[in-house]
Amino acid sequence: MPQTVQSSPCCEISHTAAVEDCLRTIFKLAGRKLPVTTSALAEQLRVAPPTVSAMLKRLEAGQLITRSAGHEIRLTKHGERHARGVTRRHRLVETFLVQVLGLSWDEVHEEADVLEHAISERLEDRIDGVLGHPTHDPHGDPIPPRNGRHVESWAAPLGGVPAGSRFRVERVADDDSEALRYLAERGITPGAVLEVMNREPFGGPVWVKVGAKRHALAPMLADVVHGQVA
Amino acid sequence: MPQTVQSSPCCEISHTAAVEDCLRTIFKLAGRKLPVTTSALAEQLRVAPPTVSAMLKRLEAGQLITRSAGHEIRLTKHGERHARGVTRRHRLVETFLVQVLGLSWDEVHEEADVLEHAISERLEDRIDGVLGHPTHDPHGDPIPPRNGRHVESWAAPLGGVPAGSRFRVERVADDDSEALRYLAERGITPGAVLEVMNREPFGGPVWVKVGAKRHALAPMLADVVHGQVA
DNA sequence: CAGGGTGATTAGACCCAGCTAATCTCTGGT
DNA sequence: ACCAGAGATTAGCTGGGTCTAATCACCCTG
Repeated sequence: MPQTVQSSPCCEISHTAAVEDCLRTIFKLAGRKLPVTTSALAEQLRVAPPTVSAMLKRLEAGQLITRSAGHEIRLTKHGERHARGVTRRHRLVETFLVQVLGLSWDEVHEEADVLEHAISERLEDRIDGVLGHPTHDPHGDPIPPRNGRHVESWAAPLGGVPAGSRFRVERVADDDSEALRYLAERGITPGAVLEVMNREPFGGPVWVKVGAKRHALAPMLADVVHGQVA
Repeated sequence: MPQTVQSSPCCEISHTAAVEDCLRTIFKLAGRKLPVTTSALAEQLRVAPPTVSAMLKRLEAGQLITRSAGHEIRLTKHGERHARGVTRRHRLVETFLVQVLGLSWDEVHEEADVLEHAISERLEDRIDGVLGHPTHDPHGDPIPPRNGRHVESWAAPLGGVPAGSRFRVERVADDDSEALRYLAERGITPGAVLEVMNREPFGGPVWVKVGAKRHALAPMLADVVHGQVA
């Protein structure tokens, strides 16, 4: 049997790494209000669609998701609890790797992808304690509390902000290492305040000013940076 | 496929957690000069003997072990390199968990058993650096260097020391949490110096003095404590 | 030398997790 | 109304890792 990763005294499905990955990804897509489909999951998880089909069947059998008639995928209470747990560990680990081990924010995602399945509850608590119970990870993603309410709010993307606004960066999607490095080099990290100059037409870049410097951000980049007009 | 844990550009076998566990255990038994047999491995790994048989076949096919006529199991150069790597990560993680996350020495073994398969080379180096390149883990086990010579020396067990000696604890086998807790409560940890009083006959306890206090150690315990007559 | 016992392996089964190729289903356009 | 195409699923395969039950091999004893 592929090693079970968490011993949870709740439902009849073994919580392998693959299962946890899938739950976290469903949670992530749903949190961004993106459609949760087989193909979207397959792409995110970098596996073929049939692999996801099989996994979803297991998750459904294990009462972790439901699929209504319109094949809409939703986490059950149980499923969401687990997904939040995995997400919590993922983000705690990311924070830990940056703050304690000095990795850079573009390196931590893939490490956390593995470690999130390997840390026990005890360790999760220790890490949380050592970090002083952080509320956000280095990308600005909120860390779900062990118990209690959690909202996965994504503020507006930089791409849609009118020219002339001041924009406060809250959150940067952590999917792409290259992008993160590029953005960090230009000072675009959570907490930074930008001036949005103008957007070139025909899918052109967005001009922003960070401090004294101006940068032309590709639309793809402008869409991963989220925050509030300040 | 059960997730491959390390991408190693060397041989034709996938380095899954089970493979790494097996290699580390062979290394451990060999290091203690114990016979490396299918049944010994099965016991250590807590799996059934046929599972080990199948694993050994794969390891042999992957050139990680050899089996001579007398079914003597030996690590190849490659195999030993990997085994040392896993052992290094295991012991680094144990040290890290104690020194940085404040776990106690009896808690870290099982955590490290999982984490050793989940940390990348980059992380291994960071941990090593943060700890200041430690040479021994909390149980006194030497941490194999990334490159270079390594000896897995086990000094004499306390059980065999003549009465009246002063005994300096170097190393305590980390297999049994209960035992570790018991010993630590009595001040018997690496670096401690004991006075060996006498041994009761008929498999009775060994009397030792730690500081001002006397303790009667069961033979089983006396055998996991290793060190030098001082 | 025969028998018994121990330790290792083989046989046969199961589950998870991945793949490709084929099929099914549904929706939209002409 | 039909057909094309997209997306999902099924079918069928591979392989790791686990188990139990049965068998094999070998050694020691009587």
